[in-house]
Amino acid sequence: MFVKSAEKCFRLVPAGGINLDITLDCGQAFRWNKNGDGSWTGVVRGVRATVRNDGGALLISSDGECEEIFYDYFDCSRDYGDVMRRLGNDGHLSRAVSEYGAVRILRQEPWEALCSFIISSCNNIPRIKGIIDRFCVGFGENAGSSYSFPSAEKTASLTLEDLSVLRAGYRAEYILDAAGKVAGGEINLSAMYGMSIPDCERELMKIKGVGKKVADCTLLFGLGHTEAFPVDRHIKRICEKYYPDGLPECVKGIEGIAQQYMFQMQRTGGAL
DNA sequence: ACCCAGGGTAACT
DNA sequence: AGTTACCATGGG
Repeated sequence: MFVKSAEKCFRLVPAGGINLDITLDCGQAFRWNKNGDGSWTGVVRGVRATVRNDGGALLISSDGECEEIFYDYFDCSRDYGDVMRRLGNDGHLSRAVSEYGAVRILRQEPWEALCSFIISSCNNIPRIKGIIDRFCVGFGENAGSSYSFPSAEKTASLTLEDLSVLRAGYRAEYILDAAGKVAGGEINLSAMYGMSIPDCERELMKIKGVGKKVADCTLLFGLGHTEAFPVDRHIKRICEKYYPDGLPECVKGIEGIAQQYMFQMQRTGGAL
């Protein structure tokens, strides 16, 4: 098979800019790797792409005509100037915003986000990436130079023994349970675009290994529900310390974006 | 060798 | 309702 689709290059301008390094390496997506020249290579909806900063814009080279895919993926229509202005009304968040700029929430595919954050439980980011990489190489579809994220249908056809190559530990059975319920129609991820957060959470938590935190990550990173607010051990600590009486009014509707700034601060040892 | 990791579950008080 | 052991694995 020597047919290789033509490499296409195009430019996108995300409203309000983008901090590419942090956006692709802040623990929301796990299939991006940085190249020696500062660009990033990853796979989005089965399409491999290399992305670099070009001022406030993105320069993307990918296989085939798929500008729409990346325009959507980087949530280019959302004005992060607005977002950052709003978050800036809070003293702690304003420091994070001025330090990091536009940390965008990516619009990943719902199934990929669900599966990735099932794997994330009690795990560290480098190992999460390793498990996901073995999952894609082992069971994704080969499109020349890259592998797609395995579909729920494909995953549902696998066994625990098949998944042993992932070395995912106790999470393997959770992956199979999620795949069965999604592929079988018991859980309809697409329907969740138009559902409330509590209703979505209730549905997702029917899956073994999915609690509130993993459900909220799925909603935020996979379905674009920016009002979802995943609370992991770090965010919990930050909330207890800085927001004992609840989140500030200025984050209403974009709690998930605020959460990402908090997480990044905590991760890099910065003080809010 | 040791500690910890973007949790969840079940079995306890 | 709140605590605790346990889950499997390996990165740092």
